[in-house]
Amino acid sequence: MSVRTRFAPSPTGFLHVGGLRTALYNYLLARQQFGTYILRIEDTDRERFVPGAVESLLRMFERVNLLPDEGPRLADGIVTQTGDVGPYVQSERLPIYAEYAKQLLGAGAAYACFCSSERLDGLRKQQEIAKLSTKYDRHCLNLPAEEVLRRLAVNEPHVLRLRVPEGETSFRDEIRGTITINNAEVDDQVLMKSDGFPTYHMAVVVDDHLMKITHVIRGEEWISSTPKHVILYRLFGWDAPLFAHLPLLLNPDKSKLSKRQGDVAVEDYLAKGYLPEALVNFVALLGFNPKADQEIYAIDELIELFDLTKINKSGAVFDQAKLNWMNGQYIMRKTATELVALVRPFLDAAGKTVDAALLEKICTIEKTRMERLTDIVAIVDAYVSVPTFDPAILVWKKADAADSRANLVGIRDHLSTVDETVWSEIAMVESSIKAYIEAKGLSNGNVLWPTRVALSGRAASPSPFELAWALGKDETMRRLASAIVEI
RNA sequence: GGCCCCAUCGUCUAAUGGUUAGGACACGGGCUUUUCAAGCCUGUAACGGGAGUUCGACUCUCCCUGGGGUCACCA
Repeated sequence: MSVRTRFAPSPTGFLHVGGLRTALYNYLLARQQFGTYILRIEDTDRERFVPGAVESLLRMFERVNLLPDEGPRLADGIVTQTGDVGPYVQSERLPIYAEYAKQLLGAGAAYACFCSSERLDGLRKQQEIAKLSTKYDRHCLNLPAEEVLRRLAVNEPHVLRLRVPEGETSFRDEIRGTITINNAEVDDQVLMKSDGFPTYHMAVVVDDHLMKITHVIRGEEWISSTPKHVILYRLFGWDAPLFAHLPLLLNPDKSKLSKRQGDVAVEDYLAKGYLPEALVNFVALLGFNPKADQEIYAIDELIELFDLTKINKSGAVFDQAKLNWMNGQYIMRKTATELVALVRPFLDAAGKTVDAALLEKICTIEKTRMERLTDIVAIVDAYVSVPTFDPAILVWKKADAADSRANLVGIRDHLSTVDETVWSEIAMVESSIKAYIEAKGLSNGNVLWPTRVALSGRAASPSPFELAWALGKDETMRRLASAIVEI
């Protein structure tokens, strides 16, 4: 049997980083086993309907390179669906759920409930006060059959509830082992709502079965409702898929990762200048680690090394500092040309125009200093226009103003005689300057420090060789001259 | 509160009865060096507690404690 996994989000309009990890693990397993990775939209709550949510979700999957094999996809901006077991949007599957609901009803495995939400609320309150577990009291299960038929006949609003059988339910979780719960703890869950829509519990079981899902990989928050699903599989006479409940992603205070304590949407991270690959790499390692001593993994390595049984059981704090480091690693590994393309949208958004050739040079010499793509916005300023700075920083700690000034004059005079072709390579600029220093019997610090500051306007920056190379001869001479006046 | 899940450095984790408890981020020191970054070397830092089982427990069992999740006509 070939592996079929699925990611089944509700279309809230954004992709949570926890959802990204869930989708990723589903994807990894499917790829590794040469199986199929499916996307299904769980939009059975009409009150939560967000227009355009599926489109933006798909666009996000496109950016993180996790597009599904089956399910909704974007073609020229229009949502279409591919696959043999569709539709993949639950709101388009209503007749299917109705049919299976009828089957359950006929078998006595489910029953109609006419209770008002007021009565249910009251019941819950009473149970809370009495410190009992809050469960439906089966009031409508005891209604006379004739009465039920009569009320159904006049279309009285009602829901369909699962009649939880006596006994115990246990299931094997690939990550945690066997989990058992007494059915007495399981509520007579609503399966079909009064508006004719199924609840999650009904839809997920019917769809996973019909879509031949072999592995249900989802968040830990679903563990407590899994017994309901297992009971349903049994009532339908179906084999349940394998379950794997992923540990939660946590805030620094160990609570469930929430918007309140920082960004949770993948979109937010991309907007802040994190690379999709870095985010995927980072999130992959939250709860799982393929090798003991490696941090950076290409997607193909993750596919190869992924192992459900190696996933951790305890929740993982989402550590921004480590994400920053990882993102920096990915930025460093980009070529300057790649980086230019990645960084461009951020410059555009900031309203900054930079010459393409100059930007590529800036990326070349600054990429080891960048943690996020947005860093480029501040970096670029010093190259595009002559920065203003306190002339005092032109003076090296081991020298004085007069010495620094003399060395600036010296280097300016030297460079003015140097042919412009020297500026074609960093190494050539470097050897020219170093040769000058040596010929004059000067020391590196006395010359290099003021030169570097004159070119960058910063106490900390790339080397003067790199700066001169990036700036070009004209601008280099201009900045040196200006610094000589200032000091 | 009931039920369920979980428990190694501050954080992400390795270890599957025998290790000086390893790696990574962060933090500190050093090397390199004109500065910063990168890189390299290095330091501080963990098995929640108590009983067992065993020649021997981070590893197995139980209890306690702590943390988390879940208790909707939301997913």
